[in-house]
Amino acid sequence: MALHDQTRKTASGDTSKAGSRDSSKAASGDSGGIASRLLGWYDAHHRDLPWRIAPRDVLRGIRPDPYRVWLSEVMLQQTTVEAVKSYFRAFVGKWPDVEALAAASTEDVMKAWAGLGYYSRARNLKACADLVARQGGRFPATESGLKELPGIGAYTAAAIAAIAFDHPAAVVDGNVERVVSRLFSIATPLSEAKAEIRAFVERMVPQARPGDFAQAMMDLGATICTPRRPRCMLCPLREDCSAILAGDPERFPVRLPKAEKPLRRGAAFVAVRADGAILLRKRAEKGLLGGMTEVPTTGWTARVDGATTDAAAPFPADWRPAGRIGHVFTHFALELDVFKTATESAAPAGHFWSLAHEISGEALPTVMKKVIEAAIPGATKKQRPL
DNA sequence: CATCCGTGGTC
DNA sequence: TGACCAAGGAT
Repeated sequence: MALHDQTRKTASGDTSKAGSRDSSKAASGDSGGIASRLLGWYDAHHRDLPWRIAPRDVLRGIRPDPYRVWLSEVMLQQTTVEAVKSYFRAFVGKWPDVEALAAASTEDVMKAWAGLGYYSRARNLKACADLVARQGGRFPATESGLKELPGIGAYTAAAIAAIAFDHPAAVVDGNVERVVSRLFSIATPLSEAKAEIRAFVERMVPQARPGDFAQAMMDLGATICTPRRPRCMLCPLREDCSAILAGDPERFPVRLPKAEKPLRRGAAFVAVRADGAILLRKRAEKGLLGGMTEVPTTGWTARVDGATTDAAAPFPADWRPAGRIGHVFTHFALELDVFKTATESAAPAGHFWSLAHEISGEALPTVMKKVIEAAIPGATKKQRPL
């Protein structure tokens, strides 16, 4: 494609030069200058993160462990840094390398992932570890090789290639989309602007320190060029930014209106034994909360009345109302009426009793922890009050 | 290409 | 306080 077709006016009023990314570094507002300014900012203001090698150490030739880069990038897919930190530490503590993770059971991986969301990531993580371990424990060093692995898409492949293997890959995530759409005042709605944004990033990526450049773009988006109320006065690229010149950085990126979330309802049943054990079952491997553990529930569109409750309970019992919980998923909201009963029955087919001290370690998604907490406060906490 | 897939923090 | 949205991938 012709690069000169992608030129844009910049904040400083000049026009980006057509040509390769290492050309024309002296001109104000050109892509090479942007990378230089960004890296200078990153050296001074980068975040210290458990999976990251500090830029001073990268410059000394220290490379991050591809296993840790991969693990962190998968965890960070659509997930905030703060939410990931404790999970990352727990995972590398339990499974310090890819061979250790490959030796773990999928069930243990799901349990360790519980609460982080998007549970297909955990299943793909384990499948990917198995493949890599079988190939000698080394991750592919190229984007195309990485992208063939389960759970690794365009973004993650580029991120691993750049951060772990120092390849000048174009790393485009939500942060980068926001930064670039503001830098160049891209008015195209985000869903249609992906290719255009990628083309800008490809021009900006420096041959030197591509991994730090990628992380710098993401740090900038996370700490300065934030979705709301960006801190433009602190931005190392404020002189390059077309959106600042236009006066309203928050206008970018342009997003299409979101679909409304329907409300689904259902009932959940918490059967508890005198010793504190709770009746659980495993969900189907695929689909919503795939492979995770749950208490028995009705379908999540069912009317909640006496007839539905009796028919859908795991067994007939003296089910007593124990409150209602709400939970919002990506594409629908859910309200579950919680019922509770005391019983000493054997577990019905497909169900099992989870002992009181084991409940906190089960692969329970957050919605199910809410259900259990509604019926038995403290039951899902690690230190359960007696 | 649209839809499905969680959760918690932010303002 | 509820709407927004985060280091996306699979189908």
